[in-house]
Amino acid sequence: MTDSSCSNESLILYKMNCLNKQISSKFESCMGISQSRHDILYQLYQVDEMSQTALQKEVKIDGAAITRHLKQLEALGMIVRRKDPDDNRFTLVSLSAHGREQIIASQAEKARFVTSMLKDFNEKERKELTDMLIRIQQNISEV
Amino acid sequence: MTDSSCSNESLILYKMNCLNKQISSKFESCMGISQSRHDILYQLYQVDEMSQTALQKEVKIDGAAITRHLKQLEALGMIVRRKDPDDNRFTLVSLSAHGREQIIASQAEKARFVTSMLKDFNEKERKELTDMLIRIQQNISEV
DNA sequence: GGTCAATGATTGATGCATCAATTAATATAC
DNA sequence: GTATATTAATTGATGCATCAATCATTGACC
Repeated sequence: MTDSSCSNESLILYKMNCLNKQISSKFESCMGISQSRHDILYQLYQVDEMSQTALQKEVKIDGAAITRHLKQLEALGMIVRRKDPDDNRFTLVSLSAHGREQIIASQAEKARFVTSMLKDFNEKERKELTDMLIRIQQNISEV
Repeated sequence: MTDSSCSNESLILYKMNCLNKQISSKFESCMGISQSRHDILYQLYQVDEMSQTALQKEVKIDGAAITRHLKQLEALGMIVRRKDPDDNRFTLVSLSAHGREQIIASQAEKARFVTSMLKDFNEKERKELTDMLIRIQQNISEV
């Protein structure tokens, strides 16, 4: 492997990190909530109710952070938590009516955001990018 | 824009965020230091000496974090800081001999990491990915 | 030379992710 | 039935990024 090739790979690593910080920042400016919080709410939007553990697995955020986010969202009246009657260890989470309205209302803004982010990417390129991201994820999971 | 197209764009957003978390975590496991800290040290490795402000601009990390990282690195004997004799506002930073040895020694491990991360990506694909990342960055900067 | 504006570095406050430890509940083994 | 192992959620500690505020220094202007 030549130096230029190594540098290009390192550059990819650097750019991904850097880009992600920019995306996060811009996302929060546009949406008014962080990416993680949006991911949590969006996941809840897609189901009627789910356990905290399942949620944590879906959005890939550590349980401690999940607990803290949910606590705040509950205080804001965005979600409702209750014990699972079949197993008291589980806490079931769902969007409140208010929370559901909010997440629905935010979808247009989000669509605008991602459309801007991928401006000038045709369908083929979007497919390729997705494919690459999946492959990298696979590679990383094997490190 | 159809729903499936919107979903795919959102999926790209989600995957990038998620992937970045995984990369960061694995990077730190493999290298023993965080990506940000490595970026700082690597940038210093490429120059003889530079100001904190220049460093902050190069690695795109906020000044407060730069100060804190450098303070710790100085305490570890990895870097040296001194006032710029031409302008007392500036602090000049350089790698210590020890720090330089360390960063040089870490390059092999880093090369292995990025090679694994991009396993099975040929030259063309790596070029495409870089290109896409640059384009997204451009798009994001215009949001 | 004096005043005000701009700049660099630092400190404080806050948000938030991770890992470790802990408690309570359930599952498993005997 | 009892003891132990496992699991879910929470709390504590830590790392670290950002923004705001502050202080010291320099630049611009009169």
